[in-house]
Amino acid sequence: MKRDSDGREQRAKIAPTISQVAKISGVSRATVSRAFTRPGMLSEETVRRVKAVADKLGYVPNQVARALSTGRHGNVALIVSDVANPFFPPLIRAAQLHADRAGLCVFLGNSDEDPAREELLLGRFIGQVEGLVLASSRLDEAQIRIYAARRPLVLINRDIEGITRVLIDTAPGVAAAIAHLAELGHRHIAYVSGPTTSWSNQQRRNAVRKEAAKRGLKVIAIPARPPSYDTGRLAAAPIVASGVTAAIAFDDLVAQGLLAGLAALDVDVPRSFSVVGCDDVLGETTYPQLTTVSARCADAGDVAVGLLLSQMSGGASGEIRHKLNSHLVVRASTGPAPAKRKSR
Amino acid sequence: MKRDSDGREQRAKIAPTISQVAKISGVSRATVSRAFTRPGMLSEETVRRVKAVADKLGYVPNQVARALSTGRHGNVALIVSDVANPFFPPLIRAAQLHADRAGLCVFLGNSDEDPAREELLLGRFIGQVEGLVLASSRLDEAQIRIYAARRPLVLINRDIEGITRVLIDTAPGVAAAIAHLAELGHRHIAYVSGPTTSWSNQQRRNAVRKEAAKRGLKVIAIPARPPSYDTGRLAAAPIVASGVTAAIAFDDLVAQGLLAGLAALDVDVPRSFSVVGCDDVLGETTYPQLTTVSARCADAGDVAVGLLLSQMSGGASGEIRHKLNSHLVVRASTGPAPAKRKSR
DNA sequence: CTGTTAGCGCATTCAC
DNA sequence: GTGAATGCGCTAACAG
Repeated sequence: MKRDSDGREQRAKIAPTISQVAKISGVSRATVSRAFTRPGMLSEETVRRVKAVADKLGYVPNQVARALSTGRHGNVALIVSDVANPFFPPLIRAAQLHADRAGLCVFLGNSDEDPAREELLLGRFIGQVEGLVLASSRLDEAQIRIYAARRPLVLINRDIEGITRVLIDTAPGVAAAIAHLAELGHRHIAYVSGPTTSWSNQQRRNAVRKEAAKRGLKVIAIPARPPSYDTGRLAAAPIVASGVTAAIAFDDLVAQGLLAGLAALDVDVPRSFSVVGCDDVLGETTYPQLTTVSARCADAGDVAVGLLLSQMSGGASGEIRHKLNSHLVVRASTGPAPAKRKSR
Repeated sequence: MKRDSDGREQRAKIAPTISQVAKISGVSRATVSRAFTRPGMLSEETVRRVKAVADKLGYVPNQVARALSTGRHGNVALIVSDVANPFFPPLIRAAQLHADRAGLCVFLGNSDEDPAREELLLGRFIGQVEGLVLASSRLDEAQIRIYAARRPLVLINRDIEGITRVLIDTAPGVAAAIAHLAELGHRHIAYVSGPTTSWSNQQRRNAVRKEAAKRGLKVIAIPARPPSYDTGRLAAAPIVASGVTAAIAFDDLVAQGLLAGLAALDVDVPRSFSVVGCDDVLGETTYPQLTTVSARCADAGDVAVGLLLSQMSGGASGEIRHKLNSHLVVRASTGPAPAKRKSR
């Protein structure tokens, strides 16, 4: 086919091809190709000459053509449920870094917690990546399996049998948080819950229930959906109305909102109410500084890409379920239960 | 060339090609191609039959091959200086959204404020995108021009003549902030400065100087580099030591750190010291809530992609310098100058 | 070391 | 409406 107005190069001057370089430098196209891909195979002299011509012409190998020929292009995709949630940026950063070191480019997708959008993105990516990682996917298990059958795929915080996944196991940290609250004398606490379809939420909720039961604490659930500063803030009223003396939130953002909501209600933290977050992504930037469950989200991104790489290179065919540990970080938002009820 | 172990499809079963679909459905490859790209050109019957076969085989057009043939693939790149800086996530999100609506996939690059890394990323992206946007680029002007010559490119918060750019003009907001502080009786203030090579920093710094001069305020500069919560926190000591009564920070993150540093020094904000941030990306999540210059960072991402699109489609060849406005948002971190010096 | 020969998978002129 | 032929730009066998 002949295309006059070449779409390949948006600029006025169209990109020179390997053939032109070959002709001018008086060698074959194969030689030009080699000069760029395996210079070691050629005499230094030829390499130098070819590269000189290439430079002069402004030639640079067409990566699309190369990809078609080799079947490899080194692109992967990362889809997250909400770029703006502070949980993700560190994860994205770590994933990028690892991918970079491996020479890969990464497509980023933001599903905004919407399964339909997530699938749209997936559809667009799947055909042009060598692998992908889905962080906090909200997609059907069936859908995920379909894509996983086409390309190496690793999940973060989603537990689907047969698919490689890295799970941030917040159960230990959450259990420690409950223990911490119990020791401080709290007997009634609230769990401020996140997205129903979130694996993390289910896991945290269960961990709260289990440990609370073990220690004889009563726990109620108050939703904050979608998880955000605002929904956390709004949860403050029903929480104080419920009479609990402490709350553990789905994530740090919700906890931070809760802190603000409590302040607005003139509830003093930690003197008359204790708050625990989850993820440890806000660091010490809240006021008061947040006691939280550290979740190592950056590691998750790093590990996920590592797993993806090994899967892409054919290795590690067996099912992998990588768990990341968590622990409690005690800061200033938790304190002894206020002396009213049966708080000791 | 013959490749046995096909790299194109990492899974066991290699992807079916247009030829197989053609053979099985008893039509030519051209027809199969048309069934996917311009079904209107074919009889409904044929389209149906071809698609049925394709489905059964799990055929899906190879996007790389298609890209090589058409010269278009719909990929763009976005490079930011620090994903983890709260300024960027909203910008990224907005850029993504706009790109999505246009059917484009976006590569994300994170330079971590390092020009070398930025160039590495650029080199990897440039050959496989139709356009790119550089947010807060730290690259040489010369380098940027080279890449801009190869592909449509738009800059965010970087002012290079001849290259399309969107600039968040914080000068008005900063001026308003200075006016605000002046009205509150402050006479000596500090500017907590960011990256030397940052256009935003230069712009803010100049705006501070100019407006301060106009109102007869004295201003000193204290660095916080790289701009972060921690460097902001560390700036607290030199700032109080300097005797100023208010500070305006390069960005919200630095301001938040400063807030924490001041609290640690037992300096009460806003009673004995006032703090102003910039960008308004922390919203009301700081304590005390931050008075800041709202910078509409999400709009920047949206507009940048819009400009890129029009540039990619050949239009808008003229130089565009899009300015985004800013304004002061007064919250709780600013108050009357403490009554000691000549604060009235 | 280097040239020749064949495709990679698809989209697109033409004819029919 | 549909098929046959051609080429996108590059890489990889195979000779020499």
